[in-house]
Amino acid sequence: MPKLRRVTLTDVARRAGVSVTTASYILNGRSAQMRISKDTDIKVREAMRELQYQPNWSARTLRRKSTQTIGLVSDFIAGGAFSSELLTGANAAARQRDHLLVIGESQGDPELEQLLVEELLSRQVDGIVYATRTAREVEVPDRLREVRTVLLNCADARGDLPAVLPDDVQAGRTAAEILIRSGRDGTIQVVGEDPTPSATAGPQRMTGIHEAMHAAGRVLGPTVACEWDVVPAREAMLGWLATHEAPAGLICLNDRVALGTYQALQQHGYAVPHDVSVVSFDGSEAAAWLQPEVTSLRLPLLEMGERAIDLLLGGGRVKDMLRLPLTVHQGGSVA
Amino acid sequence: MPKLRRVTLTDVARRAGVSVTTASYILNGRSAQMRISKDTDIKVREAMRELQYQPNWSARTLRRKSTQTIGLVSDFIAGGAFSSELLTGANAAARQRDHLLVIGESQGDPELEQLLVEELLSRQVDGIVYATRTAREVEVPDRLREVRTVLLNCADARGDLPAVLPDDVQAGRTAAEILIRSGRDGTIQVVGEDPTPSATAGPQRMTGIHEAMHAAGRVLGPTVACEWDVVPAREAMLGWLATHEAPAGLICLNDRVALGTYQALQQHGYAVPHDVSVVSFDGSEAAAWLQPEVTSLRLPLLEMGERAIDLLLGGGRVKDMLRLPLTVHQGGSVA
DNA sequence: GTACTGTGCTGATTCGATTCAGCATGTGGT
DNA sequence: ACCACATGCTGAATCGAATCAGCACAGTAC
Repeated sequence: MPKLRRVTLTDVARRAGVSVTTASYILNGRSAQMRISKDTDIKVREAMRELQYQPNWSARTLRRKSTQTIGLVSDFIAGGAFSSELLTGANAAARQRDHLLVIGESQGDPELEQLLVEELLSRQVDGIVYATRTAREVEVPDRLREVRTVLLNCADARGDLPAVLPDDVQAGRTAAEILIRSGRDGTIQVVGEDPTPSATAGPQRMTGIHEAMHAAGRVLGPTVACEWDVVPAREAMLGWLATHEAPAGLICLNDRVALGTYQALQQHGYAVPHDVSVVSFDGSEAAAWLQPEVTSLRLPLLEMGERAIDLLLGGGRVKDMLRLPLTVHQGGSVA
Repeated sequence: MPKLRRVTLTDVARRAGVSVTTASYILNGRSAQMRISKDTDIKVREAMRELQYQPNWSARTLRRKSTQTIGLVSDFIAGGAFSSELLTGANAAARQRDHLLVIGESQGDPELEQLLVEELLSRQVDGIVYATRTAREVEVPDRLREVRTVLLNCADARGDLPAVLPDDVQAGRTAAEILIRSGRDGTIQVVGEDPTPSATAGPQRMTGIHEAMHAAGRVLGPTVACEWDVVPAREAMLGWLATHEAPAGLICLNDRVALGTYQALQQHGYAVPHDVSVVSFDGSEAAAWLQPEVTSLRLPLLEMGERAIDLLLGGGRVKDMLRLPLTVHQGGSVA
């Protein structure tokens, strides 16, 4: 296989019998503006096709200063299918605007994060999306304040950078309302409140829950605290049930907590939804695995990814903060 | 905010009182080879630091012809946390070799896939990793045969391209052996065989299972067929148990199938592992959610991602086909 | 015939780093 | 005093496209 020299614009120009300048104008669709005749335009385009010309991307960006590339830095890109859905959304939106995504994963290491940001910037990405696996407040590397940046699934501690987040307060309200409206009168309790939350999802969902309860003139039962995962939730719930009756309604602060809760309820012989109604958050795959499927408030992850890119490229103004609603994913877990 | 001109190598050189050439040599760590004095070296490095110099990446690659960038095309990057772990591995390995990953997700659309490949190539990526969510044989876009390409989690139908895959045959063998060695004598059955597999994982795991059974002089019981997901597995298994006793050992072809199987067993009052021993494949998060945790053969996804990059950059030869072993993730599901 | 306007194109420079070929200077040998 | 050789550095060309300033020519206006 003879390693041919790449075809350059000069080759195209020579072949079409015009100057490189002319070829360049045509390449960039400025023929009208530059008063290039129809004939020449066609000739050059043909030459490009014949030679299979591909513009050299480095040369182009060296002059243009725009790389048609967006950097995405995240703490974890693999995280229970979560952040990868953010990625999918962002990627699709980027493509629609003729951009590609370059990704960096910091594994939660601030030093690596700093390094990745520098590296992305040195590649002159057109902007950076700074994403986190779990919704929280973040202190971003200073450099990000000097360039186009949008936060995804997190908020700037200083409140300066535009951000896209799920509307967890609203979701909390909705979750509680679902149970309230189900008509049962018994106690409603929450499973999963974290005593020392670094994430914002928990507290915000709690706020919403309290609001809805208050509005309905009802009082929330005691909360069962645990880490947001299956095993901790199961154990916490088993602990609770060892000394208490199950309440009429349970709000699990995410789907993994719901999974553990289901297991505990089952061990104690309670049936969902007959004995206990359950609602949950996230709307992950796991929600559909339960029997009966748990009614869960689905995070609009795909859409969040998309909107972040839109903000970034569409000129989101500083301090824009987009809160996207969670949607109800109906299961059979509410009586 | 005064928009300052970017710091270039010329600025650094001027500040250090040397030529751009010298600065460039130092930047590229060739001081020794180029006989640059210790003093000068230090002076220039200091200037770089003081000015916060960042090499312009486009300019650099324009000359060097290497973009230090790898393209990754995948059908689905978000897929049950799976492929995103491949991504994490690939990303980490790329970083270690001073490369970044540009990603493209085709959503399974061959036309989009073609387009993405072209786009990545026009950006002169140093190579392309072609990944799939589920292990299978693929027909790749022709252009990939002309450039450095490594397949990840899939195999070239023509057998020409280097590939990294899980060793599912070996895993099948191991899974069966675990049950055989557990000492129980009853029947062993498989759950999840797909009648029309597009993926290779199923058939290969079956091959391994048959091999091990045969070697042990035992015969596999009838297979319960179903799609590889929780609900289909649950229903298939419920169907089976409606008319049969549960076997002594069950091999679930993946963790989601195991989840559904557990549910069915439980409904029929069988206890794991007391009545039935269960082994499974994938070693996903879901395996750890079961009670008791299911013993599962873990896909080395992270490592696969890493090895793909290593092959790509380290000069994997055509026809290299790396089969990485699955490791046993011990649960409590085997008596 | 001169002035003016519009049309269609091009030469030369630029972006920022890499790299080849070479130029001073010093040092040692004879 | 002359050559050989090492040391330490630099000027200028180069990568491929984008772009500014301007040139030649044709047509119209007076």
